[in-house]
Amino acid sequence: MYSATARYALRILGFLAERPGQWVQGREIAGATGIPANYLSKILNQLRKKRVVASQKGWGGGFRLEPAATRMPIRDVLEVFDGQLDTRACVFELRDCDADNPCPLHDHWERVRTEYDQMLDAVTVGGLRARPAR
Amino acid sequence: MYSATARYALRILGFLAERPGQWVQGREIAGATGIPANYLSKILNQLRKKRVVASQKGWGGGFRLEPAATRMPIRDVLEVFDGQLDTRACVFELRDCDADNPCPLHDHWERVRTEYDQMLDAVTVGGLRARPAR
DNA sequence: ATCTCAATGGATATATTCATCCCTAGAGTT
DNA sequence: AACTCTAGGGATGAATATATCCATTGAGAT
Repeated sequence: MYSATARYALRILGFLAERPGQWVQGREIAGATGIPANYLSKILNQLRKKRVVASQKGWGGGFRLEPAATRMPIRDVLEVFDGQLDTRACVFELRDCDADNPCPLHDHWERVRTEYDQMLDAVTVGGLRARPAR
Repeated sequence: MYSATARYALRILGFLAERPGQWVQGREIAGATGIPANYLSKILNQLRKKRVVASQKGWGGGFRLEPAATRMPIRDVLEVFDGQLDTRACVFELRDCDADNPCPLHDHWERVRTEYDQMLDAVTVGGLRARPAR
């Protein structure tokens, strides 16, 4: 449904969401999230290119959420790493699997998909903070 | 949520479910399902070891569903390839993420998981036949 | 017995994902 | 200007998943 990398990204953003406006070093994020530091930098770099985070080099630098990204649904984040999330695709990979001509899993899968889609749209990056805002 | 190999397995079983009691050659299954013949044989071999299918060598041989497997929930099939399906795991990989101490995605994910689990238990191998029984 | 057919199984190849290494660029400090 | 700090980026490595190849085994046909 989503890659390990995408899951990493959510963890990172959840951490950053707790420190709004503050530059946090990659090293610290890696330590707190348990994500390998080198790999983390690649992930954050992609998030930067999509304007989900901003970065600052040198002394006192680090990463922080872009304020505008706070209201971004996590769907957009996952798509950065996993591409278009086509959960609509038939599990059997039948060409024309739809309500009229359903594969044996169609109805079940549709229910899964509906809940999943709802999650992707309902949860925003800002909502990923592990602890509720004070 | 599941690997390509597991999805292949479902396709194969769906095809075999339409030909109960009949030996069907790997070559034919590969042709019908679009799965690479060599890879297909590996998949069927694993299914055989788990008594989901039976096989027969030589002239007139092939594969067929084990009659008893007809009532097997597809959960068992997917687990052959993907191991224990721990959808219960927290997306954030927090150690103690539960109803009392939920991560930001907990409730949403729980709904997805519930529907998914239901699918795994409700659909049986016999139920995978692409066309309804006559 | 011999032949042919089709699954079995081991070895190998390819692709993708995940992770590491190390050098460079840019920002603040002194 | 020299130094230190931290992100950026290219190249490489490791692990896993997917796919292919080929020799062997066992079964029926003759």
